[in-house]
This record gives sequence, structure tokens and C-alpha cells, in this order.
Amino acid sequence: MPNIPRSRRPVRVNDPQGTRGRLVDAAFRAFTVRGYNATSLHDLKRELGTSGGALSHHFPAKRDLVLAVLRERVAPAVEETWIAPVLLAQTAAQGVQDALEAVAKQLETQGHVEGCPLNNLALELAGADEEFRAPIAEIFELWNAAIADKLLEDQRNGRAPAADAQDVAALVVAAYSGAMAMAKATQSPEPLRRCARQLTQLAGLRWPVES
Amino acid sequence: MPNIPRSRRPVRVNDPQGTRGRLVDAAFRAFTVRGYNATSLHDLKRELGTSGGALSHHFPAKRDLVLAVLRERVAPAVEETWIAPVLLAQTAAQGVQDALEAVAKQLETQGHVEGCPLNNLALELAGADEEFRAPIAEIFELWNAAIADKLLEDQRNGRAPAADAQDVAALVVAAYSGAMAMAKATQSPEPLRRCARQLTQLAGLRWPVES
Amino acid sequence: MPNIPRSRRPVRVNDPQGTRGRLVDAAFRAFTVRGYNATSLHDLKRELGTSGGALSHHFPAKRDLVLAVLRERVAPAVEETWIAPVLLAQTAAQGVQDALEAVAKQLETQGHVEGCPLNNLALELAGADEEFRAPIAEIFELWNAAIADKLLEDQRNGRAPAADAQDVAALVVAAYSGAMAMAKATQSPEPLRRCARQLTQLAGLRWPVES
Amino acid sequence: MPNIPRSRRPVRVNDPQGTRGRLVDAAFRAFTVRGYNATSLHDLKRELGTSGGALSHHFPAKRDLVLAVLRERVAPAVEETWIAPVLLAQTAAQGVQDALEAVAKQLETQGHVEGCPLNNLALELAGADEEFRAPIAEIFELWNAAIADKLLEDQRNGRAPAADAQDVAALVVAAYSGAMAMAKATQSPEPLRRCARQLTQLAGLRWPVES
DNA sequence: ACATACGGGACAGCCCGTTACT
DNA sequence: AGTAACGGGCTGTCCCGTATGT
Repeated sequence: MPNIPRSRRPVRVNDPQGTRGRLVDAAFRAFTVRGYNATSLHDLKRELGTSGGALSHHFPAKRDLVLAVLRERVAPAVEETWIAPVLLAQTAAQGVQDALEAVAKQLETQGHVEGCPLNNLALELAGADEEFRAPIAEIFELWNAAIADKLLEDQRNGRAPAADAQDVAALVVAAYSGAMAMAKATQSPEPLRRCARQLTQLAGLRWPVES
Repeated sequence: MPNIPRSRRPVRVNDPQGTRGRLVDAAFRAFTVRGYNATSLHDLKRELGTSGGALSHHFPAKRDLVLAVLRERVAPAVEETWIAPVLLAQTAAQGVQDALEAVAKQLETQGHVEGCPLNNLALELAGADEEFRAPIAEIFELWNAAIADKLLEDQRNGRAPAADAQDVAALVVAAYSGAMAMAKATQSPEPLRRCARQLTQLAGLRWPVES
Repeated sequence: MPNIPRSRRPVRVNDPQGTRGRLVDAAFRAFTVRGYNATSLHDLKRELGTSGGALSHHFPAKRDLVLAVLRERVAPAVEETWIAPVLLAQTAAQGVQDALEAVAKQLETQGHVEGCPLNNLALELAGADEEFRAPIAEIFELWNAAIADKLLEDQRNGRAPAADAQDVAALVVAAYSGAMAMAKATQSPEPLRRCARQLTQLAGLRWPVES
Repeated sequence: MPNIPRSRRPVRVNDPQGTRGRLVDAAFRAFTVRGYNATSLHDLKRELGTSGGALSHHFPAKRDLVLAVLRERVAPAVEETWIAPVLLAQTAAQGVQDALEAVAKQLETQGHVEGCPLNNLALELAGADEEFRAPIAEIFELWNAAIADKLLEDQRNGRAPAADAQDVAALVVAAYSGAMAMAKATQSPEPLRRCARQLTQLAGLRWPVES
């Protein structure tokens, strides 16, 4: 009885990296859009077609999943949308404007405003568990530090007025985070735009007016 | 308050207003500390001693409870801690500083930083349901408008430099909200203090430097 | 439009006592036959037609259910099959024989030997949790004490030879428990019968052979 | 196979006998302490460091594991702690006392009373599956037979009074098993000691009172 | 107005086995 | 022989809402 169309058996492929990555991706998306508590693992499984065993294997508990999301998706996202632009710009002020502009543009493109992933998770999880709070705080601090460092460099090079770099950086990060919260609540990019405009009027971020 | 000999039957007090108020209070606290999804109605019932039916009587669904919390606790809180101080201060700039100072002081007093109730609920609920988003957006807008109005008044009176009042107000609200998020994540009032200091350096909030 | 066979609405009857009792009954049966860990709450619910909510209401956790079973079913069963017969018999020796005979007869009647409920739960749960162990130990001790007391009375009345009543009682209880374990393993009442016969040969249980 | 500089491959030792033995050992311990149903294979794997496939290789199913435990650990344990002492003693009565004394001493040494492995498994599994019941019954019967045989020999040699050897043996085994159950429930070796004392008062086990 | 009882339907986590892979 | 990935299914628990009772 030859020539059996051997396509019977449900061929399973072992792809640990891929499966894990897809899980983290899906979790990142879902946590950002719906939040941590409002996302059921069942949703993730169904969305991906992965089984409970696979999920359990890679992430014994939901907690482990969100920790991976923070480390492997949220932190890189902040790095990409904020730290890199700031570091690569000519001045911190310019970098901040670039980053704000890019995000505002993106919000305008896509209809729905989901808010900042870091902020969303921070507000929901920071109060719950020290194990969550610590990595979140760390991301905020790296972000802050990157802006502050750039600003200090600018000041040394005469490209920024004297000011407490840490304070200025904190305001920038806070303004962005808060603006995103308002943008999410009002479903409009306007708060972001308003903040972007006003930040150019901040003493510590104004190009030293020569004359 | 008579001598209660009747040890048997659960003494029931009919106190509609009181029960309702206590429910909203407990919900406000729990939603602020643990979040909406992480708070079960069972928790509230147990915390208050009031049980099931009472809650159901006043609030048919959990949704109704959070709406009441927004209307009757969160909005008044914003009114009290931000709108009133700003309106009563001599200038908007002063009012903003007062409000920030008051909150920072409070954070230092109490060990744990729970964050801003409005912000917490906004981030968790704004993306979920239009029914939640609208009242949250409204609170943000009232807050914003109060600051902007005061600023316009200042400008008319020569107590503030010319600037887009809406933009400045948005930055103030955003900076505060974001700073509270960071304060919650880092469990420290420092971000708030940094932002307070920097906001005094914002052009639109500086007292017109007379010659 | 009269005379609607008003059987439409799923009439629910509140019968807390009844529901609770049926749950404990079903649990007692299932725990005795299949054991604690091998019995799923789903089984109980389906067997009774009760819903998860009802179960959760009466017994927040499985632990609470088994504690109720011990207190309200196992202890009374020991009381009924052992303590009462012993106390009511003319002598302890006679009571022991009566109890053994009754159980042996019952085993012969019903085909399947499930073993002693107390023993089954004791072996499975006593090692797990102090909260389980304590009530189990208490039942054993009451059982033991009843036999010992009766024996002491017999000795005072000259109806039993001098012997350490506690020791004799312990042997009786142990022999019965062990015999039931063997009966369950061999699915035969023979071990019980053998023990019954031999216990009559125990010095402390023999009627003082006058001569 | 992307050439990962795979320096951290887990060192694997092929040791079929050893792995199998360690698995059975761990299972024996866990089943004795926590019971069959309360022990997850995951626990065993983690305890041993060996993982999934190894277990599956040696024991396709959990059932096979417990059967091996019965055959290779429980039966030998009964052989060692009961059958050998009885056979080697001068009389059955002496052997029984020796065995009881040894176990009681061991219980006193180690603080925690786990109970008799055979009894624990018997009560939990005998009712579940004929495949489990049979080997358990067999162990009980071998145990019983050893004592009965020794007793018959004693009787033939005039070292024991006439009595139904099977019955006496059954009582001894039952008393021990039951006493261990009580010892586990009360976490005390006392029941065992009491039974040991009383068994010396059993007619069939008393050294023929030389006239 | 309030309290107890209950209905179902999730949810996270676990568990036993099997399959791909080394 | 042994490892890691994976498949599903099930378990105890919780949770929100409603119905019954006082």
C-alpha cells in the first residue's frame, strides 16, 4: 500500500525562539492596548494559535510574561523612539523636538491613540509589586539619563544654556508621558502638540540666543 | 442608639446615603491603589462589611460604580487640589507652584506613592470603553481650562507674558501627570520636585521681567 | 392569554441548608470512594447539578469542604458505627464484637469494599496540612477514649480483667483500621473477620474466666 | 542550525540504570510523603534535575512509575522491616516485637511521622484501579504469609500455643497498619507502642507458659 | 435597603504525555 | 539515553450579576 499522501500527521515544528518571540510580541500588543489585567492568557493563546503547554513552558506565570515584555519590548521601544533620536540629534532640544514630532505624526496617522506602552504598564503595575516596579523605574531612569547626558554635553559645547540637566530631562519625560495620557483620554494628538510647542519655550532647552 | 440585647439577627441599618457614600469611598481608594481590574467587588464588600445586595442596589454593575467614582470623587479631587488653588492664587504661575508644592509635600509625608487617581484610571480605562473615556476626558479638559482661563486673566492684567494659554496649561497638566507616573514608578517625590522647579523656567509662566 | 403553563421561568429555590448538605454528602461519598485529590469539584457540581457559585458560596475552597466532611460526616459516622455500639453494649468486649460484626456484614452485603472513610482521609491528608491533621487526630482520640472508658467501667464492675485500657483501646482501633485497609486492598472482608476472631483472644478483652 | 557558539550545552550523562533508580527513589519518597495524586511528575523532575524525556523513556506513564515503586521499593521495604526480622527471630512473637520496636524507635528518632508507605499507597490506590490493587494485595499477602508460616513452625516446635496462624498474622499486620495510620494522624509513635504492648497479651502470640 | 443564596462563565496555572531533536 | 518544546485538557478559584428573602 504505497504512496500514502504522507501529509496526515500534524507536523510539529520546534521553534523555541520563534514561539517565545511571538508570545512576547502578542503580549506587548495586548498589554499596550487593553492593559495587563484586562488581557487574558487565553486571548494570547488563541490569537497566536499556541497551546497552553507552550506558553507555560516559556513563561510559567503571567508575571514572567510581563517582565519579558518590559525587558524585551518596552525598553527597546523607549530606546528606539526616544534615546536614539536624542543622542543622534545635534542638540538635546532638537532631539526632543524630533521625537515628539515623530510620535505626534504617528498618532495622526493611525486613528486610535493607545498611549505609551511604558506609561500604561507603569500606572497599572508599579503599585502592585516591587518585582514589576523596579524594571519600570529603571526604564524611566535610563530615558531620563540619556536626555540629561546629551544636555550636559550641549552645555559644555555652548549649545545649551546653563540649567539643571536632570530637572530639564525630568520635565521632558514627564511632559511627554502626561501628554500621552491626555492624548489617550481625549483620543487626540493635540496635547502632544501643545506640549511640544511649549517645551521650545523652556529656558533650559532654548538655543542660546546669541546677539 | 439603644442597648442592643438582640445578639442574633444581623443588625441592619438603613442608611442609603451613608452606604452609598462608603461604597464610593472604598471604591475610590481601591481603584486608586490597586486599579480597576485588579479590584474585585468582593474585596469592596468585605472591606466595608456591606454585602452583595447593597452594592447591587446602588450600583447595578461595576461600571456604574467607577462612573460614580469619577464623577463624585476624582473630579472633586482635581477641583480641590488643582482648580481651586489655581483660581485662588494671585497668578496662574503661583497657583501651579502652590498645587505642586502641596502634592509634593503630601507625597513626602506618606511613605507610599500611589499616583494620581485620575491618571491611574485614565490609563487603565480610557482605551477600554467610550463610556469611561468621555468623563475622564472631561475632567482633563476642565482642569486644563481652569489653568488656561487664569492665565488669560493674568495676561490681560499684565501679570503674565503673552503666550498660548491653552498650550501652557496643557504642558502644566501633562508635566504633573507624567511626573506623578514617574513618582509612582520610582516611589519618590523627586520627579515632581524637578518638574516644579523647571516649570518656573517656562517662558509662559514667568512673571514679566520688567526691564 | 390565561393559563400559561407557568413553568417557563427557571424557578430558583433558595435552600441553603439543603444545598450545603447535599454538597457535603456528595463530597463525603466521593472522598471516601475516590479520595480527596482524585475528586474534582467539577465532578461534585455535575453530580449534584449545583453551580460553581453555590459551591463557592458555601465552601470558598476545597479545604473548607473536606473540613466540613470531617466534622459533619466522618465524625458522626465513627460515632454511629463504633462509639454508640460500644457504649450501649453490656461490655466493651461485646461492643467491639458487635461493631466488627456489623461492619463485616455490611462489607459482605455490598460487593465493593471502599474502606473506612476516616482511614482513607487520614492517610491522604494527615501528612499534608496541620489544618487537616488536627480534626482527624481528634476523631481518632474520641474513638479511642470511648472504648477505653467503657473498658475501665467494665474493670470496675468486674466485667473485664485488669489491663491498660488505653492500650487495649488503641489495639482495637488500630486492628480495625488496618483490617479495613487490608480489606480494601484484597477486596474481601476476610481480614476483618480474622481480626474480629483474634481480638476475642486478647487478654484485656476476655471475660474474666472464673473457675 | 545557525552556528551559535553553543558553549553552554547541558552536559548529559548516559546512565540508564542510575537515572531509573533515582527516579524510582524520588517517586518512592514523594509518594510516601505527599501521596500519589498530590505528587506531580514535574516535582520529581525538578527534584532530580532530570527532565521530561528521561522519565518518559523509563516510565511511559505515571502508572508505570508507581508500579515500579511498589515492586522495587515498597515490597523490599516490607521484606526488610518485617519479613526478614520475623523469619530470623527465634519465634514469631519475638520477631513481631523486634519489628515493632525497630519502627517505633525510628519514629522517635525522626521528628515527622510519614506513615507506612504500603498503607499510604494502598488506601489511595487500591480503590482506583485493579492494576494497582493486585500488587498491593500481593504484598499484604506475602507479609501475612511470612508471619503465619513462622507461627506454624513455632507451633510445631512447641514454641507457640495452638491458634489459627492466619488469623493471628492478620491481626498483627492489621494492628501495625492501623497503628501507623494513627501515628501519622497524631504525629506520635504512641499508638505503635501501645499496640506493641498489647500484642504480647494476645493468646496466640504468648510464649507457651511452661507449667 | 439590605442580606443571603445562587448561576454560570471565565481565569491562571498545572499536569500528563508526546514529539521533535541531540 | 536524554533534553527541551509543545499539545491540549482539566483544576481550583474567583468574579460579576441576579434572584430570592426580610
